[in-house]
Amino acid sequence: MTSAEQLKYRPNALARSLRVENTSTLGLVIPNVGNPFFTAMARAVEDAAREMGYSLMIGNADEDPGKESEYLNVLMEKRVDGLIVSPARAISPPLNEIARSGVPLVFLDRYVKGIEAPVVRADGRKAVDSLVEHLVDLGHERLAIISGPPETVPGRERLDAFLRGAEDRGVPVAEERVKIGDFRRESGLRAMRELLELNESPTAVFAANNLMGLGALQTLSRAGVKIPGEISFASFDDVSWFELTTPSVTAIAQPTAELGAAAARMLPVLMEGRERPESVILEAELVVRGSCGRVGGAA
Amino acid sequence: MTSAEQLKYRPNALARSLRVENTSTLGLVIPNVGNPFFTAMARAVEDAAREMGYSLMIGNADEDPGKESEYLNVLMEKRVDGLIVSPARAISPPLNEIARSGVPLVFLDRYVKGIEAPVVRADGRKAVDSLVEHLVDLGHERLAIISGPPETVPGRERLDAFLRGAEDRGVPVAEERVKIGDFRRESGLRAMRELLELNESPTAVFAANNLMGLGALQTLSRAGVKIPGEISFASFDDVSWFELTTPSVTAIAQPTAELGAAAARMLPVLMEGRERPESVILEAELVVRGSCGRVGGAA
DNA sequence: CTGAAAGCGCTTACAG
DNA sequence: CTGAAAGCGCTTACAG
Repeated sequence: MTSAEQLKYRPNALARSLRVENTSTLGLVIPNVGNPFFTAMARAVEDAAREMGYSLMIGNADEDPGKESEYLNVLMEKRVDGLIVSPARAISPPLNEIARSGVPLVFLDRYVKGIEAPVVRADGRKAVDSLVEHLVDLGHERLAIISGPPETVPGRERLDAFLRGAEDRGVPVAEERVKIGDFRRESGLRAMRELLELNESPTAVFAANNLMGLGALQTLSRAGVKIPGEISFASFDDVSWFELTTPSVTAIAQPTAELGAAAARMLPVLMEGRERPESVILEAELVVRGSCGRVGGAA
Repeated sequence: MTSAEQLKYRPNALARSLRVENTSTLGLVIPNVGNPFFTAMARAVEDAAREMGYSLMIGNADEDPGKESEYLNVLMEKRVDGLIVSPARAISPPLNEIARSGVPLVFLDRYVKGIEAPVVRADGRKAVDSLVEHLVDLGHERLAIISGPPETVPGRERLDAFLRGAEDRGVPVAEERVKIGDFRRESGLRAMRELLELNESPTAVFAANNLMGLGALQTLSRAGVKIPGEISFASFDDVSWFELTTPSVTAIAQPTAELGAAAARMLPVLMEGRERPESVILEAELVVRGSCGRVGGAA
């Protein structure tokens, strides 16, 4: 038995990192740990990181740019070798500094303009358009959307695709039926309540992410509204329990694990610094289940 | 503008920590990030840590003792100031070393015997007993359980409470209706399938955690089994969508956020080393919804 | 091939 | 009060 084993010696990673000038640690900042989409993605990032010999430090911004900045600062001070971030909102001072400091950076799901870094995300436009088509085929004319913040790329993209798809098919979405949420459950719950109180309430509602979808479903459930008899409903993001509700929920699925893994694997190539990796844009996909029905149809 | 601002100077936390011999970082090792119970708890830990001026490094063991050990080693080498762990299974070599190294350690939810460290968890026995009573009141005699691993404390506790409650009320659980899962979805799915194939299939099934509950519900849904008409169902752990299914799911709720916060706040007092903090045991609570019905009753 | 020294970037105790 | 020096625990380049 060596003395190291005897004394339960553990090398001090702090000292080592200080000397070799790398930490074998990657940083990941996500907007919301309460969102299964991001935790699933974090898991995939973590798995890929482990495979490549890196540990992962995760920061949860809670959709709050202030918290996000704090985490970015901490991760930089802890000298992570690379950073994956899904920015809550717009550009922030630390993000700016990171970009110009040359620390390897990749955006995941969300990104901000004006910073040159590869992006890994799913393009939801086609899938949203397919959803609108599906709804129009079922005879819906009074469409509504519970949108995410338009200042985020996915928020803006899903909103635009929905509005445009409806417009193109001759059933433009009235302004009062466009509700802007913040990607969190509460906002979906409230938005759905407002939609139900409209004089001309919608016959079909699309929630632009899973959490707002959950909130919207809670409102519908509490109000005793029949799906799809009285209102058809669909949500962006697929979650395992969408197939368990009655009826099961029509949703748009993102290739979550692939996104996380792709982002993680991009970091080492960024570190080597020889080639600029290309952005990776995958497709989201409409999964038709039972929550959208013919307009005015029976439950 | 100082030169530090100009050059976007960032203090090197590695160097600082090496010198001051603390990292202002706490470590948390959870058995499964795919489990909303643990992510909710992680969130609470993180919030409390932030409030006290600590960052948090999270490790996900994936119910795998090997991964858990890896993470414990990494966290120790990175010299976290304290450690919260929810061990996947039994005692492991790194856990042992940590305990005798004097690094502040608290167990959260799960714990292992033979290591002296305070425990923060919810006691599920009363709630499970209330559930059995509820089921017996509804006339059920063929009860089944999808249990977690009996070598974990919560797994063993819930199993024992269920078996004992049934026995005490004169409706002992037949051995073939005791299925042992691993707290993951797949195992719940499989266990429920096996239960349905029994000659004398159960009239009421209890899943010992949320993920196995989800899996069990998926099997029931795919098999077209009516709840509670054909089978009554309840699950340990409450999750937000249990109230959205039709019928909504009777479940046992844990005070998740309180548990996480209590564990985090215990660490600084452990560090000061003056007092040994007491373990914190909170109560889980039965939330009766619609998924358990009178035996043989209509859907 | 082996072993002593230098240095990573901080903080703190100490000399001036 | 200010400023130079020592030292945290490693790794690596270098002298012997």
